[in-house]
Amino acid sequence: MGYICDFCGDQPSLVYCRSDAACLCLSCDRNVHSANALSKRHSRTLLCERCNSQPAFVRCAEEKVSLCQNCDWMGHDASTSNSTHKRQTINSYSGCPSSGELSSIWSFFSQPDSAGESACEQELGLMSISENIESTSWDPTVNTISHNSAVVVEVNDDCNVDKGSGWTRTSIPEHRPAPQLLDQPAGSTYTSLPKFCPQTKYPGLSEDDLYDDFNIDEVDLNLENYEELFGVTLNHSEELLENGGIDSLFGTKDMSAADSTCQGAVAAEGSSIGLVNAIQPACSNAASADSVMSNKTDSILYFTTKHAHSSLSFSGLTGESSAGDYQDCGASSMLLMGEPPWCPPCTESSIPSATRSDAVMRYKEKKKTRKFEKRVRYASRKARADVRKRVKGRFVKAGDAYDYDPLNQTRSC
DNA sequence: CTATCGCTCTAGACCACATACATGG
DNA sequence: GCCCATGTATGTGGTCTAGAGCGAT
Repeated sequence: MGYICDFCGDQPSLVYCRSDAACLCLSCDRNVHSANALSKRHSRTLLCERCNSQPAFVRCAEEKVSLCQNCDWMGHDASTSNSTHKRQTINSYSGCPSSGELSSIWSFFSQPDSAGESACEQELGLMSISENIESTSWDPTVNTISHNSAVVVEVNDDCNVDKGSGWTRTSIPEHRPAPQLLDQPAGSTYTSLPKFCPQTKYPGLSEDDLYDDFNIDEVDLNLENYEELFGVTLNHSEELLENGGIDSLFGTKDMSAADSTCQGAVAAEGSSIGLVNAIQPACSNAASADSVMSNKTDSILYFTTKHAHSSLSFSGLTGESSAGDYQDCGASSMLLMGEPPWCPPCTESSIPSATRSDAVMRYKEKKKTRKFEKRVRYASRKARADVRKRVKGRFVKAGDAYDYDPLNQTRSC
């Protein structure tokens, strides 16, 4: 991974696709991610120019390099003179924006060597991947640019939709005044957060839609100023944890009580879920608290900050994780499931029980798939496994009878 | 209080085979 | 040191299963 495009193996890689765990050149990125609606939703960002293996999340204006969180921390540690370097957060995107469109969101982005790209594109042109994309505001094919490396919130919000180009860019709230951040380039400014205000409804947008398409997995925990962000000190949170553990955080494991936290969350809860709350669809997940409370195996929440060298952990997590570990881990289910403190009084009776139970089921299903998410080391092997025929889940020899074909969902016997 | 039953949940095994890696000439 | 051929180890996902855990009786 790194340096050379994982797909064509020819061109230098430029972007990183977290979903595929692959480094791709621009043309391969476009071709691969235009293959189908699902791949279009993959969130990509620039590749770290230092380690060439992690997605970049910040651009150092002084050094003119894109850096992943790890390399940023290493290179801009407070103990070094580089700590004053001005850095600019790098947006991520989905869909199939052209290099020109990418240039529009990354002011520093320049089109790669055109000759090389065209050569690659010519080669890939034989793949007959359709690029006829009709983009509608809620069509999964719509291109999306999101901020902070990855929260893809496809919301038909006037302030965020670039109607002209067919791809959209969405920003999540900038809670932390990122140190030394440059002004965002035109078109990629931190527009007001999508205003997930209580009860806000988007035209033609159901809560389920919001819930389903909210790419909650890929929220990067980038907490540099957690006190400001959460409005509570970490010490306080730790104290709560020590005194009452997870139960004290949420008051009770009882569902009804959990719902009540919708309005009056304890301070630590508010702090721990603050980041996500800001991007949670308004009161869309009555199931969230339910899922949290019914979760037998405590989910893990781990925050760490490079400045305070503090950590907040649940469930006895050791806290030995390296920066790279949590950089890539996404948000834990616990973190993501908390009921928003700003959530308006959502009484049980206000939600149809059928809808609620349905939402609970869907949520648990999603949580289940997320919980054991592992990092795929070899995308090629994954790709192969994804299309391999099986019998009762086991791979079968090519040509043998199978009972499951991932491609056709058919059975030969 | 202990034993048993039924249910749910989870970790690990299993499979084929492309590919990464190690070794020797 | 470099290249090539050969052999071995690894990793990939869906399903199944054994066993642990839990509540009810």
